[in-house]
Amino acid sequence: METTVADKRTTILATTLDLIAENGFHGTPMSQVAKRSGVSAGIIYHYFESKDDLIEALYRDIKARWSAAIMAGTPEALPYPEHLQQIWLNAYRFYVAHPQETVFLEQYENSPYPHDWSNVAQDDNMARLFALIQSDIDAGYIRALPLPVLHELTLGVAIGLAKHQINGVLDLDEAALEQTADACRRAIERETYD
Amino acid sequence: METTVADKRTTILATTLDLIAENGFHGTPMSQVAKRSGVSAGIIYHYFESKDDLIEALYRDIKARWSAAIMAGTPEALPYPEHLQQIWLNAYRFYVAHPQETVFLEQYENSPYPHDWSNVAQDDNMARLFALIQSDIDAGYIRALPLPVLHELTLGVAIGLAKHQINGVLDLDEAALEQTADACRRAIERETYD
Amino acid sequence: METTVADKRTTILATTLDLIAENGFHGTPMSQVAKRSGVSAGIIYHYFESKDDLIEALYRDIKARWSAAIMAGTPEALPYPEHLQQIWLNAYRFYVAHPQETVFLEQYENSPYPHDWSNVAQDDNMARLFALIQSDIDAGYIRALPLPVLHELTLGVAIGLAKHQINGVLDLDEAALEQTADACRRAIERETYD
Amino acid sequence: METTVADKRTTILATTLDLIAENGFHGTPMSQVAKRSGVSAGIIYHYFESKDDLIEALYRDIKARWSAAIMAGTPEALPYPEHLQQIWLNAYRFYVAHPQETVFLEQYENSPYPHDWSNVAQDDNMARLFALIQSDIDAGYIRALPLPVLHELTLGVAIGLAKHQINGVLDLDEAALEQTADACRRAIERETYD
DNA sequence: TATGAATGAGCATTCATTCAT
DNA sequence: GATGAATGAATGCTCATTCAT
Repeated sequence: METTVADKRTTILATTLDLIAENGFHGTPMSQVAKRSGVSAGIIYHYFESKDDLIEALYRDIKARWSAAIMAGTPEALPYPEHLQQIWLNAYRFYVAHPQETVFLEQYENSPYPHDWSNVAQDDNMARLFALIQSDIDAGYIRALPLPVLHELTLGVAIGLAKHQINGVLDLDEAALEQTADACRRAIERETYD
Repeated sequence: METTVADKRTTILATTLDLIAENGFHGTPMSQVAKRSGVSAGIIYHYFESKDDLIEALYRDIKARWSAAIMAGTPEALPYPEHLQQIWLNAYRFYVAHPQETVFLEQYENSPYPHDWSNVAQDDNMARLFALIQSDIDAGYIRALPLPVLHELTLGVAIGLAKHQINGVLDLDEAALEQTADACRRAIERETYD
Repeated sequence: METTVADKRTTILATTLDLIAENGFHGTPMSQVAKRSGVSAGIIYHYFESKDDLIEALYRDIKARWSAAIMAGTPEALPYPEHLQQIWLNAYRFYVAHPQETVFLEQYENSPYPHDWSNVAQDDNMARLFALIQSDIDAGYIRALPLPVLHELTLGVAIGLAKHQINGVLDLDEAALEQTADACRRAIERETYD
Repeated sequence: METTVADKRTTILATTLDLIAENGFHGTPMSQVAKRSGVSAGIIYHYFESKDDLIEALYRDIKARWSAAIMAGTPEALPYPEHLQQIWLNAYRFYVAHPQETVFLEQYENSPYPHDWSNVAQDDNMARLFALIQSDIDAGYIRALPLPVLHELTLGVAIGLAKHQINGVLDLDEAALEQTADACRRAIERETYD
């Protein structure tokens, strides 16, 4: 059974993730990506224009898997605040279940690499998320705060906690997790007597 | 008037911060640090053992200035919840007023550099912060959540927002800021009817 | 209508000339020759043993077209000095009308490529040229100088001028051209009162 | 006795000339230049910005030595046509005595490298040459042909012949040489009965 | 202290050539 | 004949670090 083209590209991406999560962008030479992928150094350049292009492709790939994960289970079908709770838990669980992806994302987004956000904005799952948030604002459930603020108070907290968990300095059980998700909800929720 | 030793060391650190904030660790060769600092390449190695040591020294330096900044104004003298509010605003304002330091910190803490947390723990201001948090927990003001969780729900949010502000995708006015600080407080606050 | 074998070989040669004239031997990868020729990289190796072989074949091809061009119009039928004048003008006009060929020839002949002169010597048109020169020497029209000297004083001048014309730093009108051809004749002509 | 900085730069240039004359630009890796120069690969980049810069510097260096050589012996002090004769012989002898320089110059000037002619034009010796030519034109000794034409009919012939001599396909004795120089003179000379 | 020339291992990338299909 | 993915050695260049002065 032969390795198909798609497989080879995928293998290279997976290897790159492995290595970067462990050693960082600059601790990951292309030669090592090649060797660990079981391919020649040259062939990487058939699939990716450059090292930067490879990294960017990996970023897009992970981001797409992440957005699919957090919107899994059609949260729109749940009432408020259960859908928020589900999304938050989805995000947290994605991060904890995918430590390499998490480490990569944080490294990438805090690096001085020029980021191209256009792809993120075009993602269907992100569009669903934004629509849901907006409807919750319109319904008066959550405060009319700027999107980045809402993000930091919820998913931003999730990734921060996940990083601690990955580093082994934190271990939340199911109850603590729900309590924390709840804390995030409370942070953005419109108070009834407001 | 000669540049003193302390000045030269300080100059090197400042230059390094400039360059790393703009170009990242690996976009910042020692030769460039030397040239922009107005010193020779060799002399840097009198003050710092290696590039890694220089970066770590810079990290400690910034972290110390950060902890001093967030605990400025003796927040212990204020009652709950004002002291929390003040610390949160101090942190946020430090980040926004020091974008290079913020960018550096995030890059460093998300890099695969081996971090040595011992110094952070020994910082006096951090000790004061921890003590204050603990007393608020003991007094029943805030929830008995793990420290990393409390951190993410408060200062973690502050730096996340500051990064958005630095990137120009967010501009919080004073009212929005206090509202956000308030949201953080609510997230960790024990509900009275609990 | 299919592209025949001859056409494909010819297309590859033409493309190679295009690219080398513009970018030089080493600025012309085989992959680019393939792409621009509309063929696969592999097939080039059915027609040519190697890149060097391709370049040498191109050289021979151009050289043959060149020798045909300079001996066009059966100059042997003209009396001295008209036949020399015609050959010189033929050469000059070939160079100017074929700038890519000219650039290629000069690049090739001044490169450290191992040249094989045997083919040039076997060319019929060159044989005709040499015979004509020899008869002019025997007839006492031109000086008994070594062939390379006669060449440099005549056709060597033609290509040098053509390169200037190609580069746009010279523009000879018909009169100036004939005057120059005449200067070349004078350089090699036996003086009557000698 | 230490090798001085000037010596090292000069050594690198000389080595580069050696290698390029033998193997061409692309057959001359920087690593080989370094090894043969007895220096590290890196240090070359202290003296030259890039391989291209090294080659261009070598070109300028040779061109300056060439122009000094052809104008040696203050030809202006000699009457017409002796001064032309001297310059022509100077050029020819420079080429024959410096085969590597000759091969390099021809390779460089026929390569697709972007040439910068500004330096050549600013050369003092070239200015002297141009002035001398102009005065000969004004005095009615030589024809008012465009400079490139005069060049091809004289020095262009010299380098062409020198290349044949270097390749061993020609060996002019002193008499033949003067005869050839004379042929060049005749080519550009205004005929007295004109 | 201070300099900056020098080192040399390491890296991203290219490209002639091959070969399974 | 024809394809183009695959190879891997080779290349130009960088940069942390050293050391003679």
